[in-house]
Amino acid sequence: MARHGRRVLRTDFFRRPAALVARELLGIELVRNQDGGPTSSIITETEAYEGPHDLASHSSRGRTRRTEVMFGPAGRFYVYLVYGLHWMLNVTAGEPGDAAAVLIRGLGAVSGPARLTTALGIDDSLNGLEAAKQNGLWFEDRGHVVAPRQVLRSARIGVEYAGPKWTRKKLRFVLKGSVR
DNA sequence: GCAGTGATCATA
DNA sequence: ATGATCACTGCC
Repeated sequence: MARHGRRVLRTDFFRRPAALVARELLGIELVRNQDGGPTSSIITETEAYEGPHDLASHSSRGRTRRTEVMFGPAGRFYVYLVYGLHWMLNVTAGEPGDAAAVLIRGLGAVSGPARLTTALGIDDSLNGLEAAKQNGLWFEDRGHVVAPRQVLRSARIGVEYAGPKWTRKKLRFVLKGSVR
């Protein structure tokens, strides 16, 4: 493999615990290919959502039409609308049935999960698609090394409904220097 | 601090 | 059919 090549992340990358996938997605390029050609940005913020035991995770509310993708194989986009306004981009993690996913919350200059999907033109037409298949949206490892001291861990945003235990869990990962 | 916004899901 | 909820943003 080329040291500075474009390595498209394969499904195996995602078939690991969500917190690990969330950590390792920092520094990875998110590539969007639309009519105007491909653009890419570095991932600077993520959050892990674990399986049904994680009360902040959609999968804790059971298997429904919306959460069906979470219960399936890893490495699929899970895209849903929140507050009737904002698309959220996730990628599924773990083994089938783990029902875990990672929310992509920040990209280079773009801060905020809804502003990110708006900027990239992401909606539910991508829901359920395999990231590794490069269906207009995928992840690439370009060899950008993120050292442990560059990573800030904190509580997840906007999940107070899950109660103190799951609200306080440090499942948010931020690339230092990307947040003001 | 909180309004806007509408799909989703539980309840009936 | 109805009502509560909501992994956010932007404005006050």
